[in-house]
Amino acid sequence: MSSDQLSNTFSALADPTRRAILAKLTTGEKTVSDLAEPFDMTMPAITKHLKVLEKAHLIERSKQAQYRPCKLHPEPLKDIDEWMEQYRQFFEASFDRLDDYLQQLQSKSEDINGNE
Amino acid sequence: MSSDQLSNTFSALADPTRRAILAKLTTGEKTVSDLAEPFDMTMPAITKHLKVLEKAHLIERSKQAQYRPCKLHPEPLKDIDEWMEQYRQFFEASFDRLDDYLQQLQSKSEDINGNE
DNA sequence: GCATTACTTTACTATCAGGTTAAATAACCA
DNA sequence: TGGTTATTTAACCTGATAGTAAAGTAATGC
Repeated sequence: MSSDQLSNTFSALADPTRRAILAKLTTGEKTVSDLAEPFDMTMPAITKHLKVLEKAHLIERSKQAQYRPCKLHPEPLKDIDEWMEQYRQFFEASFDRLDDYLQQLQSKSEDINGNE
Repeated sequence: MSSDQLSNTFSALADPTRRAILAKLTTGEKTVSDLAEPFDMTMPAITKHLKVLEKAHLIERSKQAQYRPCKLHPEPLKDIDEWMEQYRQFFEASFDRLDDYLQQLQSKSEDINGNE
């Protein structure tokens, strides 16, 4: 179940360790040890997290000597951003405020001009 | 583990049934039966999904006679949108194209001027 | 060739997630 | 009061997740 791409992406992001890994990758390619360094966790745990991120296509891996560097592959985040679009009108404060503002203007001009 | 708010929100969204429930709530308050209707799933399963959404503060519930209507509470989506901000530069096509364009300009000027 | 470094795989454990059926609760309505 | 409708709770099953320790692989470099 929940094997669709969007579910996979959300699921991969639902873990603070994995989000921290992605954040670290915004500064460029990193080795597994680089990524593991801040966490109080064994290497196999990190390997697993990387597998989850890879399966969700949020990272790409390569080989350089004995290293297997990771780099950010942000496209799935774009899909989330697009999914979010349908909700943006419900949570965007600036939009709400603009809307309120426009409605205020509207009612003021009605007061002044006596429009219907 | 992963008890932080953002993880909770991502986790709640990592299920197509729950995303469909949220989508349906964009058109207004709905009863549990309304929400359950499109799914090939028993009521207890829906109750559980609603509990997950409620725990993630993505919905709010009330009481009206024997109904317990649900309404969208989109604020946590705003948090995701804000989290996304740090990645937007990596996936926004317009930015990428601008970046490509600047790099092209750069390499052209290198060709012409013989810069290192 | 052999130790070291950098990982991954395997096997195992514990907990959580998503579903079920059956029973419980709670408000309406005749 | 007692039946019907709406929803939840309880108990259970199954499979996935997140971690571990220990062994395996693979490239580097003396």
